[in-house]
Amino acid sequence: MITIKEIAKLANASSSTVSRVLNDSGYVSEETRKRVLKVIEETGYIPSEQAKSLRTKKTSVIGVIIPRLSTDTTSRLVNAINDELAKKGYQIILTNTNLHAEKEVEHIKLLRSRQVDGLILIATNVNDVLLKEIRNSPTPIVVIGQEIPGVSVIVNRDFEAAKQMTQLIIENGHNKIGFIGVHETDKAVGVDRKAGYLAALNGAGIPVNEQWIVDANFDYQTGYRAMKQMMEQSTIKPTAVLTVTDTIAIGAMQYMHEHHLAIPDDIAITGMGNSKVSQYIVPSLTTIDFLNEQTGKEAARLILNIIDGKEKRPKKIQMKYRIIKRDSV
Amino acid sequence: MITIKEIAKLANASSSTVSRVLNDSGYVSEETRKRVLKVIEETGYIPSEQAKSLRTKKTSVIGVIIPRLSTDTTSRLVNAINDELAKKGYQIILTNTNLHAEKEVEHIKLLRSRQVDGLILIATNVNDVLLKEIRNSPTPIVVIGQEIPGVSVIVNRDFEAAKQMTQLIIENGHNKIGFIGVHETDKAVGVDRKAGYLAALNGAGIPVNEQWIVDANFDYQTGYRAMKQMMEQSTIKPTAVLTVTDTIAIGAMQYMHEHHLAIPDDIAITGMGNSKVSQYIVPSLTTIDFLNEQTGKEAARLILNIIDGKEKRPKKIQMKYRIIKRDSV
DNA sequence: GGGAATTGTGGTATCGATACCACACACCTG
DNA sequence: CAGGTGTGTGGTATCGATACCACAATTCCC
Repeated sequence: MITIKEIAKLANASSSTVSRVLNDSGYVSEETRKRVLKVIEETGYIPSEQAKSLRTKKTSVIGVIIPRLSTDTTSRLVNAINDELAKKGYQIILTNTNLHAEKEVEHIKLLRSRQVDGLILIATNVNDVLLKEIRNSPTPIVVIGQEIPGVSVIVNRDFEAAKQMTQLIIENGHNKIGFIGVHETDKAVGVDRKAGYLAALNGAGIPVNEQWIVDANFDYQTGYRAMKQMMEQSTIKPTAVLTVTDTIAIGAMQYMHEHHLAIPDDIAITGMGNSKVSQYIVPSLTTIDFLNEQTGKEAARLILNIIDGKEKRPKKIQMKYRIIKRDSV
Repeated sequence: MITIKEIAKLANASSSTVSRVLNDSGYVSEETRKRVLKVIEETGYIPSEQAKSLRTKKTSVIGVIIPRLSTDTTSRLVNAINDELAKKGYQIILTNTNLHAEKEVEHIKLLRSRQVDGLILIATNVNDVLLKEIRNSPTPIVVIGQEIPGVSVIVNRDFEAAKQMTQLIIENGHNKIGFIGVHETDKAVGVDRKAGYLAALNGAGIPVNEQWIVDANFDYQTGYRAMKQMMEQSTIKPTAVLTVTDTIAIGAMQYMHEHHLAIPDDIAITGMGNSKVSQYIVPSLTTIDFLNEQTGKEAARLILNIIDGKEKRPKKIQMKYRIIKRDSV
């Protein structure tokens, strides 16, 4: 690999001068600049970011830790983060915990060893080890999706969104409403959305039926199974089901189709997340748009502001959401 | 940020010794080792990969260039690549061209400046500038998806897959078969799959109807529009449609639903890619599984072999595929 | 018992860039 | 014309790790 010294030699200049040309800093005569640029062009020289950042203490890389890549939500978030950061000359280095929460800390360390300028963590849970790591990290961190006191976070209004969606279902004349959630280790999705559902029932004076409350796990398959479980175990059948993700909803819908339950006439269903496909399935899915693109953008901006010292104190940003009414209710 | 020297001082040893402890190399007495590890533990010291790789000329990072993140195919590929590389202690740095083919070269340079040990490019096209860059790159490159002579590639059997799928449709009694493809700048998907379709028609003695051949662009929306265009412009209507991706197929299916065309009775449809959702829509989609996970795994292995010098000559790997028969045909 | 091999440790150069200082020269300016 | 300012260039230390050598102490083996 060719280095700055060799360029200097070929261009009959010092490495200091070449560095000045590369960074447009300090004084360089037009003549010398041209000579150096010509050599760079001819040799195809690419400066080592490695060496540069060792000296400057800045890598222009942001580490992004995600629970899994294969969902619409994550890929949209990552896309938005990437786009926004790329504008400012940053790149992302991606690591994937594959939903193993215990790996989050390990990944934070891994990324810190790469001297990333900042970290964005799409969190699925909050535990003490993680909390300690985040709090002690000298590297700026922004967390998406879970609220953590004392840490910069970007969160959804999970409780309100779930509550409002449940109210919408109630307004449509339902009072036998099932719920498919996820495990409570996920505070935002597992606890808050469920709380929103319960609050809405409560507000409308509808009693809770435990037989209609089951858990899935962020994929089609467990959505299908959860629906099956709900229908098989309940003595009275629900006429509507609130699910906490579109993926779960689509899995559940397959069960309904298989059992010739008409949607929404026999049973209504809602998702959350506004995945792209939710609009194209039949019937199209009533869901909640959490504005992932904007969330990613905000996260990118926030981390850059923290890095630049413009944001000193932990900041909490609550994203807006939109209910998207379609044909499944 | 704490450095190896400070650890050395605190542990009453030299940085050489600390380095030996960190890398399990050379001789270190059990006593000293413990002392050093204790200090590392207490201080939360994380060695700088930066500095390390400057010296060792190895970053253990692979650059991955993708056209877009939001499709099932890419995210599965990236996931598989990531999993396989993580096993060997590698990380990936991801860049996204957002389907701007002209940015691919720029991204290659960007990643090379980060001294990545290797590159994996999920290619959507092949042009001269790109070709030149790849051929001249001192950094090992593996290309996925497009065949490039003289370069290590992992490709699908696009022609055969499309041909076989078309034959399957013909066997189901159709002879008015439409085709939704993509632009021919994408050799694999745009040219080869179309060629497979045409070859199958030809083999069965079915004449080609240009009105039934339209282009989309890898998303639901253009799939919908392509279907609409096909139906509106054709004098005789097709009874089956072959599409080149699941996403396009699902977009097209929405058009059919809206116009009360029963699938597969009024019109049959097939996708390609075996996206997760293809199994859960109604009717479930007949598609082709290109074994993305395995492709990603192969790509990861191949790049590592090239890096390790085990693979000297450009290698071409053709992936297998499986036709997945479901209810849409 | 003496030379070789093994074990343990530290010192120093180095990777490839930038930061900072020193210095030379030209040109103003009062 | 002395001194300040702006311009252009090079030398050297440095970032934080590893590689490699030197050397001392201990153990081994014929």
